[in-house]
Amino acid sequence: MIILKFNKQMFDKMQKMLYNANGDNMERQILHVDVNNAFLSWTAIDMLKHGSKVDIREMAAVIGGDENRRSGIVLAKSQRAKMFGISTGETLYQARTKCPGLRVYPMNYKLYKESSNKLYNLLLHYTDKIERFSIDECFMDMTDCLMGAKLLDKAYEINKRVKEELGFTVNVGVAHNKLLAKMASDFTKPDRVHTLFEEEIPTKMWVLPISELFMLGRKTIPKLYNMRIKTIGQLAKADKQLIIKKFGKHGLMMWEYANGIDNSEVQYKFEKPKGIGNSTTLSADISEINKLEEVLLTLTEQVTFRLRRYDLLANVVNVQLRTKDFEDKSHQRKLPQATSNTKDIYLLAKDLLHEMYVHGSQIRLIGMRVDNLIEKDELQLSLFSSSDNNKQEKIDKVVDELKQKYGYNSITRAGKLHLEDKIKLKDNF
DNA sequence: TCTGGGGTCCTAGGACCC
DNA sequence: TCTGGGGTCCTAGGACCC
Repeated sequence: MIILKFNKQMFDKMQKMLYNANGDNMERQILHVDVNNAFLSWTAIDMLKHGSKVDIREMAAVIGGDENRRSGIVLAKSQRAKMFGISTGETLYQARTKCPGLRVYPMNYKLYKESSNKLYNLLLHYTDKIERFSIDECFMDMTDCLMGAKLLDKAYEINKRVKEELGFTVNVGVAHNKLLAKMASDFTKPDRVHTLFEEEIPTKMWVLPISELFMLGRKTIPKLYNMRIKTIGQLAKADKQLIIKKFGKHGLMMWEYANGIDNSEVQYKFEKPKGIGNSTTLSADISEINKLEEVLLTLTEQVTFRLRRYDLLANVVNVQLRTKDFEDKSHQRKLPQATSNTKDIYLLAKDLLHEMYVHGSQIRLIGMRVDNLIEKDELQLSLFSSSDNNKQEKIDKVVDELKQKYGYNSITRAGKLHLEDKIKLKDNF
């Protein structure tokens, strides 16, 4: 047994040496940096900076939505709160039943964005091949910048520097591909460094329940359970073709992930979004279409403002409705021509709203988004582009400039001055 | 008990054309 | 008149992520 293992290691080593000699196929050196309880930690640091006597990381505390706006769910929790059995996504009501003295703090997007940038700037000292996977997670491709140093040592160094210089803790996952690095950073928290190399897959990953595997969600897990697949290891050893037959493309991906296979690159170049949307849960259900139209106009203004800031044009407009019974509906339609005009996009969105809205139904949420975005300069000048379009474009431009200069709410349409539902702009600028 | 908001990618079915 | 199959585009909706 021991001899077999030794031979396997020899074989692996020889293979690696061969790859290195080729230059290509060299093992990639990947880190995944994950901020522990990001929203809560960043809030705690900000409070301490402003003279707070307590560190909410040491208490049962959560960051939560606004219950008055009917969005009262847990968005982040402290370790102490976690010990009470509180989990992300559950209602604040539920959370309070589990922990009566729970402290709840509101969201602060601007602070999160700033804190995220600080982390990113620190990581830039190591490599510029950084993919900002979300506001609190980064992948780093360290392959070309180790200069003989050990990847694991760099991981510990990053973990230490973030703590000392920025005041919050991170988990660092160390591996040879993104999937394994991400799985590793998720092992035990907080403030830890974990490796997940190929030879560690059976002992560190295969023993975990399938719910721990990245990209396996609540709909897929019961289906796998029915196939008697409960651990990542069982999925890894399951018949590949059977999984593909049952789950299609997603099946191939989950089988490969279970086996630790992931050849995707760290996407470190800035990419413009493929779609932009805004949606809002209304503070009370609405069943009058003219009120829905007002909210829709506000949403459209915000979406098209962001669209124009990216110098993008939309080809498709999508409107979403959620009824009080949580039934979701969406309609979308292609625009006759790619545009970023508030007016053109709103008129189509309004049509979609009218064709979808069932008279008298109670609407809880309304959303709109634009998709199939293209660069502004990709638009081929159409024979139909009229002087009216140019005029509308100029109006939007003047409004945008005022908003950039004096703040988003400096200018509003007369039609929605009485709008009760104030919708927050998510981007700060 | 009361369930956010912003994304990406995929699938399935219908329309239309050759 | 009725029949087919394949390709592409469009739309509705679902699954998953943080």
